Amino acid sequence: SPVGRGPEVPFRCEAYSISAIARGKELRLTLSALDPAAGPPPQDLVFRFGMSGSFRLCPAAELPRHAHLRFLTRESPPRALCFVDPRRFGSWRLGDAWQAERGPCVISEYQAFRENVLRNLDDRAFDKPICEALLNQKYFNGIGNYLRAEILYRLKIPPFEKARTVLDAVKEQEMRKKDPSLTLSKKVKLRQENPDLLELCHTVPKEVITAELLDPEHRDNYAAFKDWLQCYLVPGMSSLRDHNGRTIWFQVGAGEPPNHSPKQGNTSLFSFPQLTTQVTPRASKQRRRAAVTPLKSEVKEEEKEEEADGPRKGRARGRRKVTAAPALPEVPLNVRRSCRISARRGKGETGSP
DNA sequence: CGTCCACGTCTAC
DNA sequence: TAGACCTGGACGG
Repeated sequence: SPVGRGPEVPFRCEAYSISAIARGKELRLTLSALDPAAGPPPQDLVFRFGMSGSFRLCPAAELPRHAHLRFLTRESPPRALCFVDPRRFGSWRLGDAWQAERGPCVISEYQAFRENVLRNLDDRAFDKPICEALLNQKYFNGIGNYLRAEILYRLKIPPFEKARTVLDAVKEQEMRKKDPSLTLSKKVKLRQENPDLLELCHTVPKEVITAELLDPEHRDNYAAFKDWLQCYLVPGMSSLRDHNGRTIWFQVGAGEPPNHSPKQGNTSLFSFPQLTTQVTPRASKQRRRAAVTPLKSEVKEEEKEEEADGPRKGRARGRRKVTAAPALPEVPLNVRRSCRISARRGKGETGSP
């Protein structure tokens, strides 16, 4: 679509396949002619998804709004593999190059990821709180806001502990795990039973992938995802803004307040102790199959440009000027959020301040 | 109707 | 360390 954040794709081919490979938060598609001798050379595209980007395979006759790039299948009726991105923070570029500043993938390049972190602990990136360092894609390519919360929660690491302190300890612990007096199986067992922070940066997102939990378009799947979350958005957990204005979710551990909490005196947390540690039990899990359809191997390229994003269902909205959130120095974010979220989930929740 | 919030980067004072 | 970039859903009046 004309408003999509990426270039036209200069690839004309009667019959081609699409393959994909991910590295952290980027995804590379390769368009390959089915007949390599007759067709054009392969075309690579690298995508980023921002907050709202996703791929969907849907009937070409009913394209979703904000389908900025479409690849049509040759089936009848045809379907379209769509890059859908309402907020348009996502983008794509031509070529096979991963973004240069991004580090190894926490999923597919685990050893390289781990070494990249542990070998560079003198980097000033690790002066920051661990919760902020975890969003640095130079070292944690693939970790985002919900994963950092889930990962720190599993180890009960206080989010505003200095990253280097936490990771120095990981390094030290790693040395002890290499004790030559231990058998290989003992080492494996030790590692599996006491995963460290970097291991969780690999296994926690892998849980989401393996269980096919992230398909927000599919209602039941999204419910399963929310049910998987142990900390992020969970009623009874606390939240604060980090130095970049992002919400970090965490459980206030027994005895370890977030010492260096970021902004203006977040002692608020502790003026409302009744809100800090309760975990509301949630509804029973209901496993559902994923809505993921295998990628068709024969695809025909998009042929029409749309003028915009397609018709709106309801009435059009007027442009709204972006307003900065008021600082609200004395209103504890965690309280406001927790209350609202609990209300949304219809769970009885902690009393008001 | 309006306000706040969201799975992420970017760049400009 | 703020904004900027965007749309839309949830909630409140």
